[in-house]
Amino acid sequence: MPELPEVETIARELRPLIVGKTFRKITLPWPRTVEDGQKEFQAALIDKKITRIDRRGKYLCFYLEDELRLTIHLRMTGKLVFEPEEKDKKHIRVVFEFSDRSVLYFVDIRKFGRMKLWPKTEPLLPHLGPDALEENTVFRALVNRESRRPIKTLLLDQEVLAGVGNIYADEALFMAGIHPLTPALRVSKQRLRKLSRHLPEILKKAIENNGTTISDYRRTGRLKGEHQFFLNVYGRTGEPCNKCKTPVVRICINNRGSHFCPECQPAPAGMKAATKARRRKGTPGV
DNA sequence: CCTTAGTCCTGCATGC
DNA sequence: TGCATGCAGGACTAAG
Repeated sequence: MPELPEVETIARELRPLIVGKTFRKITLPWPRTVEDGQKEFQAALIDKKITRIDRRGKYLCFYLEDELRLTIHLRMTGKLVFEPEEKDKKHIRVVFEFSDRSVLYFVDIRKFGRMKLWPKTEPLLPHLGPDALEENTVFRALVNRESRRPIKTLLLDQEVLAGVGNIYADEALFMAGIHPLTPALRVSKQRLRKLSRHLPEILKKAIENNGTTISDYRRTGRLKGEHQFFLNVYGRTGEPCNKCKTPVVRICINNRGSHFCPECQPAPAGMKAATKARRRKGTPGV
């Protein structure tokens, strides 16, 4: 699923391909992809030129003429491609045709992806926290937050930090040696500092590797990312920890799979029973 | 303040 | 082979 590194990869690849192009025609095979009305969406975009492409958190931001902006969230299975594969064709949700007759397709198997227009009077993505790409930003976002919520829940909260999803939250907590269920206010300053160093480092490394392809994520040229070969815990349930060989454990936090090494990321005191319960609930049969 | 469960979705793995 | 079940999860919402 596209998180910050995957969306950044796509933004970088898309930029030289479509900045400067003008929308000629837009068709919506599945109109609910756009949060605005179908007619308004089409009318607003036609004949507008793309002046800039950016990313904020997990959102792609297209800046257009007349200070109009278009955000695209790929959610789990969304991708933007010029040459859809045969099996993609029944999942095409939006078709952008440009004035030079080139065509960009939004393909999204699970229909969770969303697009939204932002008129110039509206602040862009107001509920989004700062990008998790700098150590000091991450530290400031997490420290002095007197929350008893699990640290992993905070990392996934886009209002606290933008761009972190399930994969990189698990990976960063592993590198920092923090159990994902540790209440945020019980994580020491030293550990928070360590987490704040590792999280941006992991995200940047993943960008260098063009993102992580577990199943559906594809780059704009349909290529896979390569960061999946560098994961320490995500998706490695039962496999030996890369540091200590203890089998990686999977529990459920916020109805989401959480992977960690019980040896390198010890549970805080009084949390063993809760971990066991979540484990049963999260992975029946494993 | 917080957590939990439900919603949206389809492909795929599993079990009988 | 085929059919049913349940799981994956980002963001949002409602209920407790």
